Amino acid sequence: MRQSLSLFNTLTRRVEPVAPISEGQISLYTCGPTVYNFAHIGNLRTFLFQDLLKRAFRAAGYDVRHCMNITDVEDKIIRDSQGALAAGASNEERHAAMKALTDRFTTIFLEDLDNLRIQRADHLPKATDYIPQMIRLVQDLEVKGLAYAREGSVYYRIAGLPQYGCLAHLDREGMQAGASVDADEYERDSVTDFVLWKSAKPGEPWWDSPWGHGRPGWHIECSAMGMELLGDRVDIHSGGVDLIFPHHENEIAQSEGCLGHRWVNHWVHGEFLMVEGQKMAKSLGNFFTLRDLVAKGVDPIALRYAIQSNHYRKVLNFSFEGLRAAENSLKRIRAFRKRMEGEGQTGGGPWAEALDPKARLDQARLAFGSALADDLNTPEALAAIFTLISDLNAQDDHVALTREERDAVLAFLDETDAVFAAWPHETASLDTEVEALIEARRAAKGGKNWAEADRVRDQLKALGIVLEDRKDGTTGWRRF
RNA sequence: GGCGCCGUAGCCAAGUGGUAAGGCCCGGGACUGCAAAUCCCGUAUGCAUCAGUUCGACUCUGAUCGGCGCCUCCA
Repeated sequence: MRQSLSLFNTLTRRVEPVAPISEGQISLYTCGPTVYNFAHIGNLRTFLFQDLLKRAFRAAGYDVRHCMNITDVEDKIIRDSQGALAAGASNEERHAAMKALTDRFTTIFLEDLDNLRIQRADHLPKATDYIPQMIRLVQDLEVKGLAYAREGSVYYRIAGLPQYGCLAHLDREGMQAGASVDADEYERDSVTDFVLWKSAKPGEPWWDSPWGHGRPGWHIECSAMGMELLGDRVDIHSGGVDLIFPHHENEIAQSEGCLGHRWVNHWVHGEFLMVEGQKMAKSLGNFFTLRDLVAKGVDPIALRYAIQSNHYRKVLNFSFEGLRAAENSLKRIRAFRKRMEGEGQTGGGPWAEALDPKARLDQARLAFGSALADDLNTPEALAAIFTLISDLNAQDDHVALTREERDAVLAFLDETDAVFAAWPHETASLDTEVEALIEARRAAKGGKNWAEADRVRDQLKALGIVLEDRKDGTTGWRRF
């Protein structure tokens, strides 16, 4: 049973159903990191949004093919990697220095993704592995009259593509007014033409090309890798809002100029993140990487939840207060999961407001799915979970849910966790040591030795375990 | 100058032309040896302001105030 999902499409600026090109399949291209430094939480918000996007489609029954590029050749990478080299260093040495930097930060980036439970893309192409494809694409654009060479560089002639500006909704005059002169540039026919291939300057690593020594431009790699790995027609392409212009606009120009038809159907963009009400900036001291937060004792999954409990198209104001709220919200969901994993208490008796747990569950499942299907409305999806928790907690207090009903609830929690990845089933069993402590406390309580009982409870708390005494005399526990 | 977004309770945040989801925090109560968890009750006659359209607007229109983004590298 596959559910149709709708997403805001930047091309049309409307929420539209995503109609897969291939039945039951979604091809997804997401712009990945430029690996020259640590990712900050703003970057990570975008990757979390894309993870949500992918998980939502998978949960809805689609087979998603996801490609995320790793940009490992770019001006800042060159700037940060070549400093230690002598002026006379060989091209091989320059490439090696660049690779050392990008390998290091690629590894770190992937670790960050793992810590945030962001699923790996099916394809993680490095730009430097696709130089021949990029060169061919530029050549193709040259043949079609959409590109021209100047002094070893190649530029895209945007005057040759009528739809240029369709994504950012800019007209040529608007662009001219805002265009600034890049001192780095050579002679272009129009100031708004952008570079496809950059000729190498002294001290820069280079590849051989029909135009001489050089490297790919900033935008060509996504077009080349996207078309190579996902094909001539792609369902969804996403990134942060800042990529709408010029990056994605230029990708459209490159790919559609080459293909002669629509390349991507749905363009989806995630909003920015602010910190404590201000734009994140190193100078303001509010610039955080995931590592910075972990060093402050923040659980990456709390960050994940805090970010995903807000709508992806709204500016998110990151704050430590918000993080605390996220942690407490997660506790409620996890405590409920733990309650459902255990057995119901006896002695409730009839209850006038009793409901049918199965029907209530179906209602929650429907609400959850509908919310996500409506432009990834995560706040509403979470509300569906919380209202279910409230209702079933009350129910279970009065009329204990059966084992079968509890298992059905757990299955639903698994389904929702497949999207949010924040309240997984805890497979860890109690260590014998912990079991012994709980038994010791039980004995102390039996002898009304409250001091000893409290001491043992504190000891378990230090191990990250909270106890919950039940009416029937047994003791439950959970991690916090 | 051009294009666009946002302003809902202490904080976060959904939402609809027909009378304000959810989470966190806070207060009262129940349960408990004490806790924890849970439950019950309470917490915006009002959704920036002012006009207008309408039987009816937080939801549509206009204006105003305030915050933000893009037009240049940036998630």
